[in-house]
Amino acid sequence: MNRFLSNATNRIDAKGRVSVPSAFRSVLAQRDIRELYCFQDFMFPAISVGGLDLLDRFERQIASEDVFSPKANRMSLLIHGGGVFMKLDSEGRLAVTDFIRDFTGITTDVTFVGRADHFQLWAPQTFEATQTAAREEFRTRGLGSG
Amino acid sequence: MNRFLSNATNRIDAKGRVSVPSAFRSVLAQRDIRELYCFQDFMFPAISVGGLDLLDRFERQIASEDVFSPKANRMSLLIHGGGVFMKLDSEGRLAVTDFIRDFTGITTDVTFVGRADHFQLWAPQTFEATQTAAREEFRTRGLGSG
DNA sequence: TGGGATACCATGGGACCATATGGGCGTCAA
DNA sequence: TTGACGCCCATATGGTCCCATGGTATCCCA
Repeated sequence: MNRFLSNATNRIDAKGRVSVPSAFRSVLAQRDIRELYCFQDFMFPAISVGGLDLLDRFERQIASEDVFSPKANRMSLLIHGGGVFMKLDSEGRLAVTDFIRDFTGITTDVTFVGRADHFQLWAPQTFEATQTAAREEFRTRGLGSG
Repeated sequence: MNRFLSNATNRIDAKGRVSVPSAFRSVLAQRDIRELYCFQDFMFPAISVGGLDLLDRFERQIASEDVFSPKANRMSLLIHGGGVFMKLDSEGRLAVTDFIRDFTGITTDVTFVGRADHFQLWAPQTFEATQTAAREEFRTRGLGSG
């Protein structure tokens, strides 16, 4: 499969590392993504992780705006100022830095959440609560309506 | 028959596997579904299982929304974050992971429920109770109400 | 029509392998 | 010099593949 799908929770070890789920790693390999672009998600308290194509897309979005527009400035502040590059170690783990911890509330465990063309890092309880709320929303209002 | 119909309850073995009913397997074969897309149902505490066409349908729905909209984000959280791909083993069994157990309450037995173009995994007691309640609902209010 | 053979299916378990996780050690930079 | 990070190896758990068993329905032939 070539999309990031499903969710899984892994433990952070004593060195502050966490294994990226095998399924996600093989998607990364398939897309030939070696350097990870990570940024603080716009919508949720989660870190979004993807390839350079993600950053490219955002930059094209900015380029389509007026350079001096507030919107373009806000976007750049988020995707550049709120983004970092990361690499996996030889075992497919990534370091959970304060950049990640502070924004997500992650402490001992990380929930990896597939989002098709990227995946996200969540604090387990936060993901649980947010997904449940989203489901409740859909259950009452349905997929199609507002 | 080319639709998923009826229900059946099978036992989970010591390794956490359960046989998919033969009738369902032949529908899968008939529809040439080899990789199963499973997601946490929006309506019931059940896992819905179908082919990639299911996921495609959902993704088209998302694509019709603004990429940055809260609604598109919530949908993706459910469809991508709440979905997995699974494969049957050579005997037509699937592994009942925590992803499935936690959401459905399944412990020792699984009830397979046909839903025409997909089927569902339920905890037997939950299915029993929900189906009974639905039947009661129809008897008193009919099909047409809410 | 009855009884045995047969095919299919749910279930069980052994062996093997991938993966998540833990920890040691060297290197480089603050 | 110490701490962060890279690379190496060890290990247990859990998942996958393969083969075995028992039960049941079906079929076929006497």
